Parts: sequence; C-alpha cells; structure tokens
Amino acid sequence: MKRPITLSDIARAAKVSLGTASNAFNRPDSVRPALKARVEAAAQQLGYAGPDPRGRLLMGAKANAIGFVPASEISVFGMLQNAFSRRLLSGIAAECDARSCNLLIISGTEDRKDWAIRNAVVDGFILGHSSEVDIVSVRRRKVPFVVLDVDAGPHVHSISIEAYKGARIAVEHLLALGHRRFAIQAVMRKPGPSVFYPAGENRQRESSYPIDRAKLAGYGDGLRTAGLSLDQVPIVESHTTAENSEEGAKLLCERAPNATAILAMSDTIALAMLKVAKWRGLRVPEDISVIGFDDIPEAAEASPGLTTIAQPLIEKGRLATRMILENAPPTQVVLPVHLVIRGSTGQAVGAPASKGSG
Amino acid sequence: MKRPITLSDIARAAKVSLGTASNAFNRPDSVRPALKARVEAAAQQLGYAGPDPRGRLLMGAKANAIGFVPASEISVFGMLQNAFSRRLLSGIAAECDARSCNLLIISGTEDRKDWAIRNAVVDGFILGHSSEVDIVSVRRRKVPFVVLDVDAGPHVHSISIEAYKGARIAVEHLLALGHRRFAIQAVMRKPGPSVFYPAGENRQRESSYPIDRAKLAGYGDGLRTAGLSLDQVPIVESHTTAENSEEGAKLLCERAPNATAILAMSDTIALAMLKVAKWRGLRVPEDISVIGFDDIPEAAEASPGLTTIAQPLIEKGRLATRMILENAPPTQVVLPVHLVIRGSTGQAVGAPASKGSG
DNA sequence: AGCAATATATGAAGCGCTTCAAGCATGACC
DNA sequence: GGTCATGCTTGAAGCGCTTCATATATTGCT
Repeated sequence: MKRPITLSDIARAAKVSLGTASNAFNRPDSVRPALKARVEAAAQQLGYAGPDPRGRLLMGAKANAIGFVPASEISVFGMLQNAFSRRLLSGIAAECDARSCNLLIISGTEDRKDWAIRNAVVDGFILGHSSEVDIVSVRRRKVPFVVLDVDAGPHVHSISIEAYKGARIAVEHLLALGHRRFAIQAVMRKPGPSVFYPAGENRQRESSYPIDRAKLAGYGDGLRTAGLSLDQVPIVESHTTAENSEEGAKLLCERAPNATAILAMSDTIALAMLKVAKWRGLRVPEDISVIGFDDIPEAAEASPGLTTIAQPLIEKGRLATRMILENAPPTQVVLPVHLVIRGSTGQAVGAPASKGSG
Repeated sequence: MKRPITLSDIARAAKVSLGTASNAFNRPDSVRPALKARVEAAAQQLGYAGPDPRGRLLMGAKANAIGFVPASEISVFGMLQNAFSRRLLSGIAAECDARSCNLLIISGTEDRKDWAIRNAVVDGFILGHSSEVDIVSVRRRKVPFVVLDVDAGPHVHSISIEAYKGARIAVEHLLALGHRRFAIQAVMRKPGPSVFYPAGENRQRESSYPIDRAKLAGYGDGLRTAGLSLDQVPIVESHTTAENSEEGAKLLCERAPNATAILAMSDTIALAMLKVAKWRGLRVPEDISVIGFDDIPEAAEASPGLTTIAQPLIEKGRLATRMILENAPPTQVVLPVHLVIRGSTGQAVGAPASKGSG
C-alpha cells in the first residue's frame, strides 16, 4: 500500500492552495464553483478519502462521540446480555440518536482498559457502575464525565436514584399485604457463585457498593416499622448474570423455605426467582410474593408480571448523555423511583401471623 | 478554561527535551529512572492529562476501534431494541473484548450519518444491513469494511448466510409434517405498517433486499417439490419492530385464516405470531405451526419453543470483527444454517389433504 | 586512566489538517 | 478611467505528538 493521498496532494493536482482545497470540502460556499469543481475532480481522480478526521481533530474539533465505560466486573459482551445495562445503554443511544453523536463503548480489562480510556477520542465519558480505578483513569483525561449510582463529590457529574426510598417502599408494600417472613436477594458485584447469609448476622457491611447499601438500609428501616429487623432476614447475594441469578434463587429457596416475601435488589434476580419458583411448584403470588427493582422491560412481560420499584433507566441514560454534551457545571442528580404493582405480589397466606423468617 | 497543558509544557517544566518527555510516557524503559520521575512529577504538578491521543493518531497510530453502522432504517436505539441486531452486536462485542478493541456505534440519519462515517476515528467498519448510500460513504474512507448479508463484489469483505437453503429446509420440514396450507411472514425493510399480499400475485419482486429474495426463492422451490407454488401462498410483510410484527401477525391471521403453517423470515416476527395466535385462542402447534429464522435467544425461551432456522449470529459478529482487525485480503464468507426443531411446529391436523391455502 | 561500546537524551522534522491575516482580483460606482 | 468595497485565494503558522538521526553520557574493559 502506497502513501495515502492527502489534502495537499489534491491541492497540488487542482493547482490551488492548501487552504482553498480545505475550504472546498468544509466551506463549499466560500469558494468559487469553478475551483470547487477542480478540487473535486482532482479528489475523484486521485481517489482521495476525504479530509482525514485526525487532522481536523488536532485542530480542536469536537470528537462527536461519547465514551461509555461498562461496569468494571463485566465485559462489553456481558453488558449486552444484561437487561439493566442494555436499558441504560438504550437511553444513552436515544440521546445520541437525537444529537447525531456516536457512541464509543470502551472495551478491555485491567491495564488495557486504562489504556483504552487514555486513548479514546471522545468528548466525555459515562461510567456505568465503574470501579474506582476506572474513575481515576477517566478523571485524568480532563474531559467531562458522569458517574452513575455513585457520589463522587461536588466536582463530578453524577446521577443516582432514590435507592433507600425505593427499598423502603418495596418492603412497605409487602408489609401492607400482610407479609412477615422476608428474604432478600442482594446483588453481588463481583462475578462468582452466590453466597447465602443466614439470619442473625450484621448486614450493613455485606455490600460494598453504595447503592446496594442504601437499599439494604431501606429494607432494614422498613422492616423496623413493623417491629421486624434486618437481622432476622436471610440474604442471598448473587451476581446478575442469568446463571448466577438462578443459582442464587435456588439457594435461597432451599435455605429459606419459609419466606413468603422476597425483596430483590434487581429485576434480573427477581425474574430468576420467578422462574425458580415455577420449577419448584410454588405459585406466585399465592405461595410467595416477589418484588424487584429497576423495572426493566422484561418485568412487564413475565407472567405473572413482576411488581417492582421503577427507576427511569432511559431517562438516566439520556440525562447522562446530555450532561456530557452540554458541558454545564458538574451537577448531582437523584432520580425518583416509584412502585409498579403487577402480579408477582399478593396478600400473605394467613393473617399476619408469625414473626421472623427463615 | 485556560489553554490545556501539553507535552511540551511538561518537557519545559521537567527540563528535558520533548522527545524525552514523550519517551517517559510511551517507552518508560528507555529513559533513566531519575528523569522519568522528574517528568512524572512535572505532569503531576501541572495536572497534565497525559499524551493527547489526537497527536498520536496523527502519527499513524491505530485507532483501536471498529465502527459499526446499524441498519439504515433504524436508529441506534431501535437497534438495541431488536433482538437480531443485539445478538449480532454481541458477537462483535465478544471479539472486541477478546482484543481490547473499542466499539464505535455510528449514529445519525441521512447526511449527518455520512458526516459521522467520514469523521469516525476507527480502523474499519462493519455494516449491518446498511443501505447503498452508507456503503458509498464507508467505501470512500479507504479503510477495511465488511458488509453483512449483501454481496458487494470480490473486492469487499462480506458475510452472508445460506438463506436460500435455510428457507428451503424450513418449508420441507413443514411439508414433511403434512402441511399444505402455507402463509409467509416476510420482512419489510422500511418502517411502516404491514402490507398483506393475497395469493395469486408475482412474489419475486416484493422484496428488495437480497437475503429476503433468497429466502422467498427457497420457500418457492421447496413448495414446488410438493406440487405447490409460491403464487398460492398469502404473504404479509412487516417491519421487525415488536409493534409492526404483531400488527402483521394479526393481519395475516385475519386475511389468511386457513393457513396451518407459517413460514416467517425472522424470529422476531415469528414470535409475534406465536403471541397473536395465543391471543386468538389458536393452539401451537396443534392448530397452527410456525417456523422462524435466525434462532435468536428468545426463540428458545418462548413457550412453546420456536422451531427455527439457526444462523450463527455470534460467530457472524466475531468473524466480521476479525476480518477488519486482521486486514486480510477481502473475502466473501457464507455461513451455514441449520434446522432447530422446538415446539412450535407439529403434525398437520388431518392427513395431507387439500392443496393451496387461503 | 583511556578507549570502545553501549545506553540515553536531544532537536528538528514532520503527521494532515484548519485558520487567519494579508494579498489580489473583480466589479460597482462616480 | 480611477477609486473602493467586496469576495475569493493564498501562504504560513501552528494543533500535540512521535520518530529518528545525531549528540552526549555511562559503563565495561584492558
């Protein structure tokens, strides 16, 4: 392959100056038609690929792309398999569509990812549940970025949700239905097999991710209003892949067979519970009620439909994108959640009878 | 915002030459630890963002990204909603993960898209069912690219599937089950309401997209082996969004109520048919058999499971990515398909009785 | 201690493009 | 026909970085 054709080749061939050749491509109105035609002819004849974006970029042009850094513990492939991430990405895509902005999905693990972040040609980044190292990498780039579901201080864009409130609404919904024997499906951020925590241990420290802690706190305070306590509730923690979620749901069914109400920290794992319950011959909601979190589209399509705490995932993605593109001063936004009642929750079997669980 | 810090600022502050400063970042082994430390200290102190990728790019570095151009008629958002595209994208993502290569999704409609393609900083493009105009835009970039399900000649990478063969296998499967009254769910590439074509018209010209024509030909030749003809088969054409597919399925049920066997050109529309059949009280496969095409994950999860012609979508995406990244000479690949029998197809009601359809 | 051999550092030359002040036609107007 | 605005064109100056040939330290060895 020979040396690629450049603008100056074209200029020379068309016998115009470099500047004119540039104008012919970028400001066609400010160059006389005759010259413009000559430039175009030369370009055509030499097989010019058009002004190389790298040159333009160096002159300070916008990259017209935003970079998305997926949650640290999963690959890009994994992200696309995950309904939550996908929904978020859809929101980002929607806004990108509206603004004709390209979407660069950062790939790579460990140091390769740092390298990818350092070298991405973008106008800003959106960090979806990224680890601290990714935040450090991005921060160094000195471009606008927004973190999701994490508070990174007043100098950083962040979007989170009313996690505590949502969890509390969830537990109160089930309490109102008469449930007293709860179990929690928590989210494990690292990949790996699910872990069961029997009742009786200190729960606050299990989850390292802020949003998970907030939900746990919400569940706890909600339970307390009914004279119950988080310590009486068995917890299973699972990674949110389909396999891990199902495995965790099974584990919970085995180890906490008395629970009538399941509080799930995400719809993915709640849906897994619905599936597992069906396998085991448990009727939902007659035998067991399940409430999820997030309201991914699949929640509405399940049968029975999944009762859940809805968060505006599309809007979250759109807003994040707007924050980057409009580069306003750093803002911390908390998006509202609300209860969506479907078929997966119902009246508890007996009267509000025995306390405790497990 | 003041002038951004550049490498030469760092060099000056650290009292080293520009070249050394560059080496300190990119070839840390070839610079003495003492100097390296000085450079790093200066960078730290001035708040240097690290070597700007745009400079590096201009010197001919690889962009380390591949560009994906979604099907012309849908937005990026629409693409993420579509199970077929998503699966393909997953394949691309899988290979990108393996090679730590970023994935740039091109957004924008009409002329904005052309602009986006011209200015994307990528090592190559993958065109997913893109229109001719997009192919022209990409071709002009003089970077490697691969087109999917289209043959663009011997000088262009392309990956397609055994569409004709798959269609033929589909119809033969149903013929073997005794079906004689067929209906076809075809794909409409442009957005818009579904269109019903009653039996008796010339079918070959309905579909403009090569892969759709190939499938139609396969259906036709398959029917002919049983003494039937495409002309006797009613066809509905629908765009592959959830709404359009369901609308088309309904239309077909109304206008061709006698059909016992549905040949769908894609799983998305076949699944819509399953749903509509359920609404109308038709039992699958007792009253009506449905066979899809593609074998998206949802096909296996439906109940009954969707019998379909599987194509290796993940492999398609991976292969496309590899073709770009390994820039070998242009190749035309045809991927194999195979029949996957699930619950949506079954024995025709009576003996193989009446011919024709309606 | 002195010299060759090796390891490091330097400075200048671009990479392909856009921009902008300055130059030059062209035509309008008196 | 000469003067002035107007509009198109030019040439040079970078944008931030890497590279490479050249120059300068260091080290090893006798």
